[in-house]
Parts: sequence; structure tokens; C-alpha cells
Amino acid sequence: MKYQFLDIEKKWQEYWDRNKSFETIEDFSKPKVFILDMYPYPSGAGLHVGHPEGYTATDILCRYKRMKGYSVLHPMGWDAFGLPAERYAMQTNIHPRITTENNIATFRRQIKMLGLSYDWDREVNTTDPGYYKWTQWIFLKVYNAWFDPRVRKARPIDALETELAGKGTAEIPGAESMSASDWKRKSKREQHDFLAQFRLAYVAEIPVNWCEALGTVLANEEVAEWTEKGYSVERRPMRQWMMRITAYAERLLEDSLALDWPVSTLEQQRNWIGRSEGAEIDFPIHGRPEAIRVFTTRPDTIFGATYMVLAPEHPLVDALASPAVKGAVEEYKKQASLKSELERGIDKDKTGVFLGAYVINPATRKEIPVWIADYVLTGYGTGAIMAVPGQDERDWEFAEKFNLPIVRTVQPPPGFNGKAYLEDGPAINSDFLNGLDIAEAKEKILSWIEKEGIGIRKVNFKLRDWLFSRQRYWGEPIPILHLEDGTMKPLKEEELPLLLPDLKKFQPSGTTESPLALATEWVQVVDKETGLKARRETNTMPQWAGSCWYYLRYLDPRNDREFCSREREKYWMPIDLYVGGSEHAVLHLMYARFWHKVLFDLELVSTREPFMKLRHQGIILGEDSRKMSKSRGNVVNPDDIVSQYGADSMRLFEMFMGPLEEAKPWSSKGVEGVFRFLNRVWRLFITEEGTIDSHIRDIPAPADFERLYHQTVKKVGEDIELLRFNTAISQMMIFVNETMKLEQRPRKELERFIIFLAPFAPHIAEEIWERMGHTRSLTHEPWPVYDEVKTVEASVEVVFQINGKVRSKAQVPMDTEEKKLEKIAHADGHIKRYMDGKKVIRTIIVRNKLVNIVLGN
RNA sequence: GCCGAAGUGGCGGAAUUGGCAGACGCGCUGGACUCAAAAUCCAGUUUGGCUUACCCCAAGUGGGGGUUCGACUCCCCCCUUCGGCACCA
Repeated sequence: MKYQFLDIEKKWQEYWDRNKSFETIEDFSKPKVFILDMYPYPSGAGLHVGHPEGYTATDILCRYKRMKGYSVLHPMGWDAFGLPAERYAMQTNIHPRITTENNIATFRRQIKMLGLSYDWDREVNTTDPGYYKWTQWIFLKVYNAWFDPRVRKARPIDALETELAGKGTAEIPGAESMSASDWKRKSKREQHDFLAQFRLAYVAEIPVNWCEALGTVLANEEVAEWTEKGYSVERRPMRQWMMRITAYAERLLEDSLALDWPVSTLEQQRNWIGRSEGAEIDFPIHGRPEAIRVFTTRPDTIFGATYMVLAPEHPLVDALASPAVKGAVEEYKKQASLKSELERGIDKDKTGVFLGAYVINPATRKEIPVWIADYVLTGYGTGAIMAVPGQDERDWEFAEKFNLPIVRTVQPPPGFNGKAYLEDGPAINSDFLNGLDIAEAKEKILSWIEKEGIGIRKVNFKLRDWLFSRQRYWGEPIPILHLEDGTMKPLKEEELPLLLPDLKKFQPSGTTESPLALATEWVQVVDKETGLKARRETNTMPQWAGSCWYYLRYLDPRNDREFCSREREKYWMPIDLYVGGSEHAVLHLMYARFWHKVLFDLELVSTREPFMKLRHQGIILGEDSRKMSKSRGNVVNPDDIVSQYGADSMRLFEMFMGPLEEAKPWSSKGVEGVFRFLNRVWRLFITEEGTIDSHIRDIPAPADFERLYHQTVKKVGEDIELLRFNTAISQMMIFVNETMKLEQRPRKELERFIIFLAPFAPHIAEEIWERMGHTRSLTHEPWPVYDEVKTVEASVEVVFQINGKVRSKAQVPMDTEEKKLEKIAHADGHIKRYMDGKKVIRTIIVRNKLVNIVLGN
């Protein structure tokens, strides 16, 4: 009987479904593992071959862990809000809900076709009101929280109100000074506005990346993705929802040290956070009472600061511009505002305008000119720099172009003929710093600055607050009312979910508002409590919102009283393994960590971090080793592979291709290879007639075979734990090859082979298992144990070397003593020939490995 | 430019407290079975040299140097590929 994979796979998939074989067993007394795949965005194109790679890897681990007796949580769901469905709706007027449902149905079918052991009772869908109710709920938790710098954590905003009423801002670092009575005197509106500057979710007027064609703003980190697709993006100031992720910069950085994540991902997150230590220094303005504050990481070079540059958007620009340059300044500001940040970066030619104003360098006491230039960014530091061309390439370039003075304050080595010198060296032209190296000079100048009261040590981050609103329909509505008195009012928990209204048209509203603005009945409401007229927030949340916490919903997906029960959260969290693409290295993984930390601070979850161990599956390239794409015609469709070779072959091949994390080219010949292997496995057990092969007998295993068996159990188990599936599979191939050579094949070992094949190729394993006379699925069959003693070879080949080169070999009993090995080596014919007439200088003997004889001449 | 990862047969890849480089699979070559083919099975397959001899010799893990009795593995320099960042003061 042939290996009829199509029938077998259908049969077992139905069996698993019917019997709920993979239902999560929530036995809190057992050890748990929570193994998570990044849930997909269900696109119209269906699954591609990249998806099954990570999914199969985690599936193997889960099936293995179930056999090891763990409670396993392994769910799947859908990240289903987002632009593609909405853009499709704009073209066809088909409601995104319909498209989304269809796409999910396709994805679910394709995923089930691969025999992945998800607990489908825990499926989540971010667009389901029962789900996004809690996304909105968490949003409100964030909105109603502030970051208390004294304890470095989020606290409810109520606590702040109480404190303000009691002692004002006296004890709150960084807050504008205000007494308790000042607070109490404020109007409701004033209090509301004051609190807004503390909330973790807030509205701000900021320059954003507006994409006219998409009719929405994009986060900085999203811009590249869409401009690559040909969309154009412009800068414009708009009122937007923001999330104060910057408050967590330090903790996101610190806590990343404890994570078992790929180094490159951790590195990317660190770069993104971009911590740098330096100082903020005030430069008094000539002829005015104020000073301009700059941020620098090189305070040691202050004696070389020969001019100052402000970002064009700096608030003092207009006040400082002398009448003669007003026009030029206006023109420059206008040009800068039109350029996106990206464009500013691409064009590295330095441009700028002299403001006609001067500040005083507090170290040299000299007046230095103030310029504006777009190479200084408004969002970083103070939006102003002290320019030190001697030690900064950008400043050098600018100084050269505009003929500004250049003073070196670090002595370059002899023969240095470059421009700016960034390396270490003794300070020069720097008064009391002269002769010190950079580190010493920094320390000394920082003390001086602080003593003089002209500046402070300061840590800065590149990380910026998260632009949280989108002008889209297909996203979670933000549950906030804008009352006619100018205040905002969050909805009450019992008012959630705030449902998306049904729209007939999905075109952009024509303004900068989302299409929701057109749903007047939905937008215009009266606040029941106050009777005030109100407008709903028409912005929706970004796609990342739902994925910031979906892993928590899996713990308790049907709970309509809590986002998840405490007890379950305590048992299952944190996630023991998270697998997904490296394209999410910064965005999703950073935002989710941020939300998780807020939830942790509010004591809604019990772990600091959600994802303890993270791995990325490598991308699967086309057969031509290039990226798969329709235009190259090298796309492999999982449906085709499954119908031609079966899901088990597909799974096995994707795991056999190479290490999980590496990029690997597809190979149709390779699929045939593993398909042949599965056919061999089938024939090992099942004859042409469909009976059990008569070579299989109830006999004890021969010694050599028993050893191989124990070695295989050991290697397969260890490799699964290390996610090294390729080598586990090759060990199973070796096992099958050896078994085929036996005339009489021991039943016990062969049955256990089926068990450890099962995580990799579950359908064929179940089928053979059943044919071998078992009546129950092997899902919870105990994983075979091996005996370390029995894995050890009886004899071992030892290598004899002369001067480090292998000259002979011998088979010797395991653990033969050094002296004996030496004797055997000396007796060896080849070795004798080499040693003839030579003097032995040294002999190195490593038990079970080698004898190396070092000869003189 | 900066940061990170990686370079091993014709191909995907094995091999880590430094100890036989090339497991396993693909491909290729030869053979068995067959009228023939497919499937299957067996043997061979790093390169070069030498030989009656699969005996032996030499070279070999991107390139060059070093440490060591011994280096794919450790150290230094360089090259290439991939990923990320990109005026962050």
C-alpha cells in the first residue's frame, strides 16, 4: 500500500478537530510553556511559504512539550485591522469586515492544512468588538496614567490629582512650580489641561508625516515602508494622539539586558532608543536676558564651539532674527518645513542662514554667531547645538561652507590630514583642560559647568514619543469624547466597546479627519452626565495597538469581565518562546514591551517583560536564491506543495533546509528528498498489501541498534529544545537508514521512533501508530527516555598523529588508558615508519581522541 | 559612513570547553531490478598528484598573518555578502 498522504492528512486533521486534541490543558499543578507565533495579518494573497517555517518550528516544540508532560499554551489569531483591507474597500466599496472575514477563512484553512496544533478555541481577532473592547480599555488605562519619575513607574492619574491638591508640584521633579492652592483655584478646564501634560496618552500639535493618497499620518518608522511602495509623504503640523514611550526609554534599555533575544534585534532596539550621555549647557544671548540651551555629548570641546546652530523650528528663531535677515529666515523655515525628515537626511549638503544674533560661549566668554540650519533636528536634544567644527564632521562641513572659524581642541596625531578629528587625544586650546584626554576633560568640564551653574549633566534619547492616531476607518475607535467646554472625557468601562459605526463609503473624508467624521450620528453626541454637547474622537488607533497585548488575551479569550484573569496571567506568563519575523524587531516588539510595562506598573500583569525568549525565522528565498516575488516568478505556494507532497513533507522540508534563523533558498528537489524519506518510513512499517511489515518482530534490539536508538532519542530531544530541527531530522534519517539494513526489526524501538517522528510529521505518525494497533492519538504519549550509558559506543577510533598530522588510526575500546594508547600507537606500522631514527620530543595523548607524537629531526 | 550577523564540496548544510573537516539531504557517476521507463535498492562522489594497489602524498573551511603539539573553532589585519540605522550633536 502506498503512502497516501492526502487521505491520511485529511483524516487526522478531522480527528484532531473532532476530538479537540490540542485543547489547552490548564493544570496549574503542572509545569507550563507558553509558545507563541506572531499572529499574521490575513492578507488577500493567502499564506506564503514563510509563514509555515516559524509555525512549524513552534509546533514541533509544542508537540514535544505535550509529550514531556507540560501544560502547553499554543494559540493563533488574526491581526486584522489595518490599511490593506481599507484600501481594498476604498476601491470596491466592499466593507473591510467582509474582506477580513474572507481572508481569515483562507488563512485558517491553510494553517489547518499544515497540521499545526493550535488550540482553536482560543483564536483571537483584533477586529472583534469583544477583543477591541479591551484594546480600548487598555488605552484608557494608559490615558489615565502618568509616569512618576520618583519611582520610575506609571501610576494612576488620580494619584497625581490627589497630590496636586495636597502639596502642588513641590515634590514632582521637572514639573512647573505650582502650589496646592494654585491648583485648587484652577478652573476645570485648566486642571484638565494641566493634567494632560502628564498623561501617558496625550494630544499634541506636532509636525507629522501626512500621506495624502492614504489619507492618514504615518509614524516616522512607518514612512519608509510606504514611500518604498511609491507613496509620497509630507510634513505638516497636526493635532495627534501620542504615547509617552520616551518615559520608559531607560527601562526598555535596562530590561533588555535580561532577554534571550537575537543579538541583532537587541542591538536594533538599543540603537532605536539611542541613549547618549552628555550635558545641557546654557549660552547667554548677547543683548537679551535669556540663554539658549544646547545638548552636547562632547562638553570637553566647548572651547572649540565657534558658532551655534538652531533647528529652523526652534522657538527663539523669530525673536532672534535681526530685521535684515527676517525675509531669508522666513524663506528658509518654509523650505525646511516642506522637506520630510527623510529628505532632509538624504540631502547632506549643508544649508543655513545667519540670524544676525550672537550668544556668548560660557567657556571662552567670546561672542559666537547663531545660525539656523536643517541639519539640526528639532526633535532631538534641545533643538540647538554648539558647533565644534574641529571635532565634528557635520560642523566642519558647515563651517567650511560658510567660512566660520575652526579651532581644534583635541590634538590629532602627527601625520593626521583629515578634517574633523573625532578620536581621543590630548586637549589643546582649552585653557584648564589642556593635556587631558577626552574622558578626563569631560569629567573636569562637567564639574566646572555644574559649579558655575551654567549647565547640567544630561542623558538624551533618540527615541521619540509614539504617534498613536491614524485618520482611518478600519481601526479601533479611540474611546474619548471632546466636550464643548474644550475638555476631553474618557468613556466609562461599561460603555466599552465603542463600536465602529457601519459606513457605506470608505474614501478619505477630504479633510485631515478620518472617514469616521462623515458618520455624523455617531460623531455628534450629548454627554449624559453633564448634558454638554460632545464630539467623538474620529481618529482610530494604529495597527500596532491590537498586537501590543494579544498574547494576554489568549490566556483568557472569552472573559468578558476582565482582559484576562489574574490567576491565568500568573500561571502562563511570561511567554517562553516567541517566534516571528525580524521585520518586527523595533516596532511591534518595542510597542508591546512598552504597553506591557505600563500594565506591569499598574499591577495588571505580573512580569516586567512579555517575551523572554525570541527567535526570528529566516526568510525563505526563491529557488534562484533571490527574494521571492511575483515579478521574478519564483514564488512557491504552500497549497501546491501540500497537494503534491503533503503537509508532512512541507513541514519536514522547511525544517530540514537549515538553521531556523538563517535565510535559505527553496529547493523543489529538497522537498522530494524528504518526501522520499517519509516514503521510506512508511515502507518500514507498511507493506504493499497494507499489512504491518513482517520484519518487525518482538525481539530485543541488537546492541549496536540499541545504542543508535538511545543516541537518536537523545539527539532528537536535545535538538528540539535548541530549535535545531535540521540536525534532529538528519539523525532520524540515519536511524531509518540503519533500521532498513536489519533483517529483524525490534518493534519496541520502532514504535518509539514513531513517537519522536510525530512532532515533525504528525499525520503519518498518527496513521502508522494507529495501524500498529493503538487506539488513541499519540498527542499525549510520553516522550521516550534514553539511557545515557546506552548511548556510549563500546569502542572508538583513535587518531595517531605525527607532528599534528594524521598518519594512522586504530579502533580501541572506549576509555583506553593513555599509556596503553601510546603503546598501541608505537606499535602501529605507519607510525613506526615515521618514527624511524627520529627523536620523540613530546607526546600528547587525549583519551578517546588521539595520540600526537612530536618528533625532532 | 556607522552598528550587527555571516562566509565550509557542484548545491542546502554538519562538526565548539581547540583534537579524524564535509554528518544528513540534494545533484552527479556507475551498477542491480525492468522489454523499457518511473519508483526502489547497492556502490562511489573535496581538489590535485602518484601508483600494481581506495595504498600513499600534498593542498583545503573568504584572503593574509599570529598563538598552539594541533585552529572551521582563539587573536590581529583585510575582502565579500546580507540585515539595520543614517546629519541624533
